[in-house]
Amino acid sequence: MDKKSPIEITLTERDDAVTITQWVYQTLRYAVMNGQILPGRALTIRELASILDVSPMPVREALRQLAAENALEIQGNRRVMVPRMTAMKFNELCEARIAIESHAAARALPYIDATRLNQLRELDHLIDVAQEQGDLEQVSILNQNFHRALYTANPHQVTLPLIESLWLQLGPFMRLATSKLEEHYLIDRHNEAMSAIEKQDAFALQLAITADIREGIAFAGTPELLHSFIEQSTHAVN
Amino acid sequence: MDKKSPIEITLTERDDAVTITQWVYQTLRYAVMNGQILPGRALTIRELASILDVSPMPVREALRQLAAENALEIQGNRRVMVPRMTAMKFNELCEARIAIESHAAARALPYIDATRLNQLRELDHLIDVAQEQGDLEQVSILNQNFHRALYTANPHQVTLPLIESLWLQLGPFMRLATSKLEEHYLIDRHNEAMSAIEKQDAFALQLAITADIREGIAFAGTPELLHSFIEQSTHAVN
DNA sequence: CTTAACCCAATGTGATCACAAATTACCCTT
DNA sequence: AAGGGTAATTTGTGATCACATTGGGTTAAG
Repeated sequence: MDKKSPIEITLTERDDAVTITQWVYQTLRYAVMNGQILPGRALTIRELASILDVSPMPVREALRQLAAENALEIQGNRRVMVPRMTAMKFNELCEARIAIESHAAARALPYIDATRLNQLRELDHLIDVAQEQGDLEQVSILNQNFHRALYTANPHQVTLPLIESLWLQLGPFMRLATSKLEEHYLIDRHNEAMSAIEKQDAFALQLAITADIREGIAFAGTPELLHSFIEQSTHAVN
Repeated sequence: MDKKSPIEITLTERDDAVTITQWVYQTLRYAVMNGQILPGRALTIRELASILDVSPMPVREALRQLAAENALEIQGNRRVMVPRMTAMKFNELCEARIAIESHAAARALPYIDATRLNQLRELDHLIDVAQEQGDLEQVSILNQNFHRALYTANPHQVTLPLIESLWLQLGPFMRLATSKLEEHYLIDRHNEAMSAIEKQDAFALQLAITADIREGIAFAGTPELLHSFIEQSTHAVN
């Protein structure tokens, strides 16, 4: 059972209010997002079921759902794995994020009220605190919450699921980028975003979001990091 | 078993080379896309399984996959239905289509070679033929193929799954729009798109795609059609 | 006639089983 | 020792079963 590279998955406590399938889904999603499962590593239903100590049934459903969200890839042999990354694909994902998220931000702008603005301010403050403490994982989580809070201001919002899908696909490889993030000082684009919101300036908001995304992955654009993607992908060949 | 409004689903022949789950998925996807299942109509696994003459198991997996693609909605009571539509949501979906598809088109532009261009020309011609014959369903299918062929020219493409998700959500309500389409003469925006491709003019291509999408749904923007959405949605109240 | 409580049918969830396809392991041949 | 072919194991798929929960429908009380 351990001939392949072992899989270490952080197990959260199972809440009885949630179905087993949902718990498995969240657990696997977190594992994928944080790169706990190597890209290219073949996953089997029964192996995951044994690791998570559940029957194969919930694992089947969770895997299918994650595959539908492009977090996992179903090979022709109906085997499942985390998709490998290439430099070009990484670039496409980033550009897609910029296109969709700046659109979502502009669409949310008219709906942002004082309450929402305060919420964004608080998140921005928490990010600053976490950044000073060097808690990069917390920074990453709070940054996602900031973007989510911005886009969901639009009550008729339809793009968040698409955006989350992109986050999921980038997730495993963003860790490499953010791990170098402490070396650089990051300009706080969130402040620019919020002053744009106050002025109801959609274009300035889009520029701020674009800059925020681009800087967050800028370090990943350096040759050495791109190379490490390829290496990590081809390292676990089949 | 027939207290609710009956469901008529077009059944295609089951191919043995394809798993039952995949066949169920394709069948249900087609049914949703073509409005064969009324929005708001509660779906049960066993009912669909009996209609499709399969065991509940493949239906479960197909439903979960469609829900992950936002083609279906899982209510709190863990019941499944086609999401209801509102005028605002419809508008958001259209604007999202424009933002993402024009981006995908611009990203695909550098990769379009002579072969691909000929393929697009042929599809454009077929659309003209179908339009003259008044075969609106065929026009709709070919139009999708045209867009797909354009975006998939980019070998590192990552947005097509997102775009297809939007098509799925708009699908049930586009029929209303296209049913009125014969009354108007449609300017062929595909020709504009292809001349933009020949000139490698990304901005002109984006404009053409935007116009194509906007005109395809323009009739849906008229008050009476928007009203029919709401009516169709609230008509089958639970 | 309205409303609330109770009961039964129906549903989703999850486990187990059966089977065919595919991968792996082993052994024989060259 | 290496390559190919066969056998055994593993795996995904799909069916069936059991159970807790939900929803609907009936009945009785106000």
